[in-house]
Amino acid sequence: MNITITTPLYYVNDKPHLGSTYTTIACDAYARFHRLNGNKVNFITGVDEHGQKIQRTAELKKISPTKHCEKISMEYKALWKQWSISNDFFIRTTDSHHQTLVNQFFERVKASGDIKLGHQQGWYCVGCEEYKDLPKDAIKPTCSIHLKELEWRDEENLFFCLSKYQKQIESLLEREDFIQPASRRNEIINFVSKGLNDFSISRLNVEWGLKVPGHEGHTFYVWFDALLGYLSALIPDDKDVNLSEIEQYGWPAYIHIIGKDILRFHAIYWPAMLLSAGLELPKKVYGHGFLTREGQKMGKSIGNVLDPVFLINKYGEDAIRWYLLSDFKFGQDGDFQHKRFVDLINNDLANTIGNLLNRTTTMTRNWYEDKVPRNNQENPTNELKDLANKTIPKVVNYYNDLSFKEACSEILNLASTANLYLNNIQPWKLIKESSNKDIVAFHLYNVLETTRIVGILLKPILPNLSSKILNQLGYNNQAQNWNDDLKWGKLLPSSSLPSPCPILYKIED
RNA sequence: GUCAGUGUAGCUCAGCCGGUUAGAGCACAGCAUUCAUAACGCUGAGGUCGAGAGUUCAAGUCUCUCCACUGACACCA
Repeated sequence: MNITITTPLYYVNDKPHLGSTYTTIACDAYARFHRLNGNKVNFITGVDEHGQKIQRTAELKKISPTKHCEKISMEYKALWKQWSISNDFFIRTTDSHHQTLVNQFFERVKASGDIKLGHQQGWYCVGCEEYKDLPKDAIKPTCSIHLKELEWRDEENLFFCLSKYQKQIESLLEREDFIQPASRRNEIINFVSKGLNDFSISRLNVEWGLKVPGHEGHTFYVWFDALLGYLSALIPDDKDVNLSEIEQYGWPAYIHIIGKDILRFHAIYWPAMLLSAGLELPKKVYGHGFLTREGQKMGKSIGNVLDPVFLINKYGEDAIRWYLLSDFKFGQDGDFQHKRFVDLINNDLANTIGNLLNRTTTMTRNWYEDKVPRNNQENPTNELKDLANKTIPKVVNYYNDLSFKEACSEILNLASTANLYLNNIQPWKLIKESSNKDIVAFHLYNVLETTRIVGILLKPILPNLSSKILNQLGYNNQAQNWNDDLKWGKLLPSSSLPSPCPILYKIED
């Protein structure tokens, strides 16, 4: 199965922040999960580089928009690499393919009779890149988001006839799984039920944008341009752009994973545009929650933003990926609390999982010549095997539903149970009688194997830590498709165990 | 203002169709222990389940009212 997963195309107005990192990490985990299940994944991320806001930012910095975009885009690319993001595509809306595709798309929409010339007037926020619904005689209105004065504008724009698609969008929203989580679906249904208005897709006098063919002075509105990036991303560099071939490259998207703030664009405007252009609709749109910090909204004005570069340099990808995915329910908002972050990393990763690996391999190495022991028992009861076999399908289902928190909790439970198993069996006592060597081998094999399964199950969310675990278990022959790796008993007796070293050091502060 | 949602131990949250003494993880206190990353394990303390009323043999769990917070929309700026 061909699975196309997208992050939003991040706006390069400023350097990457933790919110976009959160989205991207989640998409990465999801993409890895589907690859491990044997699917062909197209994991798309990228950047949105056009618009007046960027033009103005560049002017302020006294550099060209091109230079500005180049710089920020490279920061994104570098950051994703640092975080082990496994994206297959990185689209920039300044890529030449993209302009061609936008033109083709525009022609299709025009041919459907969905483009009309209109007049847009109203109070405009450059920050939001949108008109605010305010009365004409408002005095010095400001944008509630950007806290900046709005500009009065009256200009000729091209409009997309969204209202034509009222019925089709309504029936799309009847599909229960199109918008997730369900709570946000209701909001969108509510919004649509009040009637959809046509929206403008071009701007006058914005230099930094894609030119609208046949309309001198018009550039495409950034949203129209940016959403189409999901399509142009899929087209290989060495192929000509041809929208009618887009389906052979992986369209429609299996899922768009986005922040809740841009749900409307993805769940209403975007499907309508695709309908107009005669293209398939994405299967699902998931609007995840926002991150706050110590109970406060993160913002530049408060000066409490968490910088992803700082975080990864100080704590490493495993720690942050684990915290973000294991402690926050994906659909809901999450509060980043430093103390909790430190506690959870130390407990879950260092103590529960790390120490399990460490104590088990140490015992095994000491008593069985640095090798995985042979399990000589005939058909003994094995509670760890039973639990592992119950845990695996649960975790797989949770991953499939983007329920990362629940998946993490199941994995952790398996590791804890293995720790408990050791405490109950007390192999360090049994081994004192040489006649117990076989039975101890059996127990240790069970724990090693459980630890291996923990390592395999962690692959989507913690690719780095997972491979450290598996290496220490001497398990180096992993398959691309994890179904085989998830079967009990894959750890081969006699494979040698390297001398252990902590897979993760505790956080001190 | 309209419509949703949330409100359960210090913190983050589970609690399905109502049913014995309300759960988990973390934090905290004590015990035990050495195979291990001062890790693991055990025990304990900690909640009138936002408030009030109602339905019921029985209510975090259903109904109503109110309070607080969050979101969408509207209004106002």
